[in-house]
Amino acid sequence: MSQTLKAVRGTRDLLPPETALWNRIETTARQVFARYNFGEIRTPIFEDTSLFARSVGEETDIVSKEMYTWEDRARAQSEKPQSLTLRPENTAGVVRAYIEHKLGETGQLQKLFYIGPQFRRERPQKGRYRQFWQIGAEAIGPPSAGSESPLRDAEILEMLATFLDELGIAGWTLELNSVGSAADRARYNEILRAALVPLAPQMCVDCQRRAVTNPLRVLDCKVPEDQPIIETLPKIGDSLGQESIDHFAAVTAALEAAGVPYHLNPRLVRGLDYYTRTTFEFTHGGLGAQNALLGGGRYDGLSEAIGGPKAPGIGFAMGLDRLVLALQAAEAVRKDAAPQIADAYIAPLGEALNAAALTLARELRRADLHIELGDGAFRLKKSLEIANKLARRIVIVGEDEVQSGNLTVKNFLTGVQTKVSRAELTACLKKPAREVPA
RNA sequence: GCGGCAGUAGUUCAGUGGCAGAACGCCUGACUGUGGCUCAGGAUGUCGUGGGUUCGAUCCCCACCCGCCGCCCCA
Repeated sequence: MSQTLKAVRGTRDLLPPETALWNRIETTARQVFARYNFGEIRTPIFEDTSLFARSVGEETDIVSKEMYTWEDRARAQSEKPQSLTLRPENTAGVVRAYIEHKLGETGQLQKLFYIGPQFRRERPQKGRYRQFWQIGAEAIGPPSAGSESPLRDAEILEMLATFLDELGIAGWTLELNSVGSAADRARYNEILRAALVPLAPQMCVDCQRRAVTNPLRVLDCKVPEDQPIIETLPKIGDSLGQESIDHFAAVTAALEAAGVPYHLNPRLVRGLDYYTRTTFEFTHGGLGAQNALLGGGRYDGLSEAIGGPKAPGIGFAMGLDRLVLALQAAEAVRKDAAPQIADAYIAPLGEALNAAALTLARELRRADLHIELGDGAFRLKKSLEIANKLARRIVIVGEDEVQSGNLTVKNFLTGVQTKVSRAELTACLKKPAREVPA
């Protein structure tokens, strides 16, 4: 095994039949998003490193230790070397494209979705890979286009609830919070830091460190002994300015009116620096430690942070790998797990009839039938054994059939065998195998 | 990045310091143009990789690789 090449750590091959499930999820996303009038965007898989440093945040774990970054060397006098990075998420790329193509000049709210691989150098685990797939969407635009409206937040959350329901993922929970404006957050950070000064020495070593470096992270601590202390800490909700409070109240009111259940989680703080005001996660049991199916939030200052115009927005990213796991855990997908069954298996009897069999297969496939083509070198017995596994019917192409123009068709479900003229063959194969004798 | 558990046939897994195993799947035949059920037979493989201990290692020891669980973080 040492000499054979393997997929590198944290990456994997997706094979049938599982890929059918991936396709179903992507198709459902495209259908649901289309109803909300989102259009697809595809951005490059690598970007200038500084894009992520300035958006996601220099001090976040993602940027400080998880990115695949390399120095792209100059290949000509006219080129300059440049630090490039495989994208660890897609929001930064979308906003960069929004700025670069001056989409704000349209005056319209831009509603964009993407599907693609992302890269983070984390320790692999179930539901956590170094190349992983995200489906995400962003609603971004100038304030005059309504990009700051709480209705946009509620609409996106409602869309996500609809998507998960239509996909058949039962038992999701929407965790919702507001982290306030950038100013609210800075104020809260100082309040928290001050409150932690007398408390931190009683907490776990990680919290003692966080209390100094990043007080917000203390709220994420999972050590049981620390929980009572965390309960006593000031809540971010108490540090929000009136504008943020009103905005969040409008989001929750719209969700309640629409009947989208949510769970307020004042301790939900997300690990990307660009989030402001509304933040959320949809979680699912049965995913182990990686229980977040998707996450997102508002990023009202992101465009300006990377040199663009004022362009508030809100978006999310779903972990496609985790949606697959959640669906499999729900066992809602036995159908997709079954191998594909063709409408018919064509069995030429003898290699001399291979060409005739291909001709017939071409005709039937152009009539939109799913056809498995056998091989004249197989004995009929072997053809039947294979056909029984792969197809609903077998069409035998032997000397007799070619001369008479009547093909032998056998229905594996009923076991009935008949002769069918070439003219009637397509119609015959399109009939459900269960309902007719042959 | 830290702590822990595992790696044996295509798959799921037994097993032992002395010839490498089961089930399912696969192949051949009984049956020259008739499958499923049955019966008879067959092949599964560098026992993750490299080193060490030993007369002898798939087994014991070390390192590495990879996966999984927890932490961290996140989707």
